[in-house]
Amino acid sequence: MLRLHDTATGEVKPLRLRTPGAVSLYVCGPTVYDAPHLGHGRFSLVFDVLRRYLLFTGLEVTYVSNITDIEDKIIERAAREGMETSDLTARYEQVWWDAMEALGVLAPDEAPHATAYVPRMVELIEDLVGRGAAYETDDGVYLSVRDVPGYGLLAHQPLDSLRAGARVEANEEKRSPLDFVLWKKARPGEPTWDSPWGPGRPGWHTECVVMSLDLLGDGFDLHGGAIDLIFPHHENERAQAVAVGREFARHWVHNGWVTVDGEKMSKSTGNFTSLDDLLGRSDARAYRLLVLRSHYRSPIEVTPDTVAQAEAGLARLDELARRFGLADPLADGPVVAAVDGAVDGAVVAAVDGAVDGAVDGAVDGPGLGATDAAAVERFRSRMDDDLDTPGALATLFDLTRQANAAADAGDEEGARRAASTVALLCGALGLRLRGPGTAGVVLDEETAALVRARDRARAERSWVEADRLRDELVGGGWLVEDGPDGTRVRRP
RNA sequence: GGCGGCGUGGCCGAGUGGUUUAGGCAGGGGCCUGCAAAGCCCCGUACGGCGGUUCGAUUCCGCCCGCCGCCUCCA
Repeated sequence: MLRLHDTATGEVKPLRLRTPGAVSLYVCGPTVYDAPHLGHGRFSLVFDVLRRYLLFTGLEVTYVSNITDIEDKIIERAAREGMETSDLTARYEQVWWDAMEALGVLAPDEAPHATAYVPRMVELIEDLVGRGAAYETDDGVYLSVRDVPGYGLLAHQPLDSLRAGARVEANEEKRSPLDFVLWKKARPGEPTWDSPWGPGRPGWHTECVVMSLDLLGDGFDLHGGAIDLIFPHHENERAQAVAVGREFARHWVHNGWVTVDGEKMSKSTGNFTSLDDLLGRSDARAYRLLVLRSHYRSPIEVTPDTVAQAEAGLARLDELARRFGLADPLADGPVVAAVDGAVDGAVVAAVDGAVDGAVDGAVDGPGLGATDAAAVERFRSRMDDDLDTPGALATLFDLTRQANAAADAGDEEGARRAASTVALLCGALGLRLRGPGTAGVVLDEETAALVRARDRARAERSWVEADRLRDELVGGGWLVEDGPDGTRVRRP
């Protein structure tokens, strides 16, 4: 069973599900007013891996992630660009989904939009006001934080210290500096919705409570996001749910920062901060591997050097896929491999949930062949330990070496089994492998002619000519490899 | 000021009270190869500093130093 760090308790503890066999997961999505940066990429990848791993272990997963399409920054940006907020958000939402696709992140089961939930938010706020938990002022409606039991649970700070740091806003009507806005009364030129308090729009913290509870129900299993959302966003979401008497998330997961030169990433730092930038200059899969190389709660450094290291590791896995002709394990969707306790001590390896009969520790999975059950268990025990992806990768690379070594020693069956296991586990992590089927290397006539000429030269032992032809190919951006079957070229 | 995290071999990055090692990248040596590439084998004896607990600490405790974050919109 998966054990995960819970921000509420600060402990790594077993995931206790509301409904056995099914996981409900809500992850705070983007505010669509600009292109996504590396931090968006990281949290998306972290939760994609979590989701895929839950699926891999045989659980049913409902994944909800919202799109915030009404918010101060959206209004500001739209005004600056002289466009409607809805046009701006439509544009950047598309940019977002394009980026997610490039990263290989599975689309959420539900992606609710804040603007579609305003009436439900108004209902919640009315309920809060009715209970005396919220109050109206000249400019909006606020939640009275001091009346909420356990406020500060996620921040792990006593109310007083939070209060000490709270920004004193111009609004003197707030009963406490920590009270946060649920409804903002309209100011000129802003998009508005009707409410009992007049035209206005919802505050940011309200949408996620309403949407998560609506789509996943009371006491859903996991609520996630990046570490900076802990306070005040998640704290305030929880406060509303508590104040209205509903059971909120059972477990809180937060991922760490992306840093650049050891410091929290910021736009002014320049280099590599935009996700597009990174995806433009390196393989998207390398970023997944880079994210996987660190524990999800640690900060990660994204620099040309760490990216290059991830690319090198990826090349090693791709080379394995090429050597063994491994099919892309994700060609048909998420990989499901095992069912807890299905068969004592056995792991059923199969793609797409086809979990028919287990055999002594290994079984044929469609497209994969026999896999190494013990290795899968090692992988799972690493992952079950608070998603220790670096440890999980270690088993993956161990298997890679084993597969190559076995093949070098002529042990075809052992090699295949290890290689297939690598494919299975890469699938579990959402890492596509680029084997021959997906290499997409179609040689143009000129290149093909050079390769043929080189084969001829080598057959005639004309080494000078062969080397010259290789130089020519390399000059054309090809990586040249001579094997028993002749010269092979590929893109580096 | 309050709260929290981190400091592991050239780089990245897990882990553990002591017996055999994480893993990756880079580097060195070797095998293979016409030469390369890819792959395989071998190699580094690392855990911020000072004390303490212990038969024994990188791993537990204390202090110190350094770095980072949160307490304000933020992925």
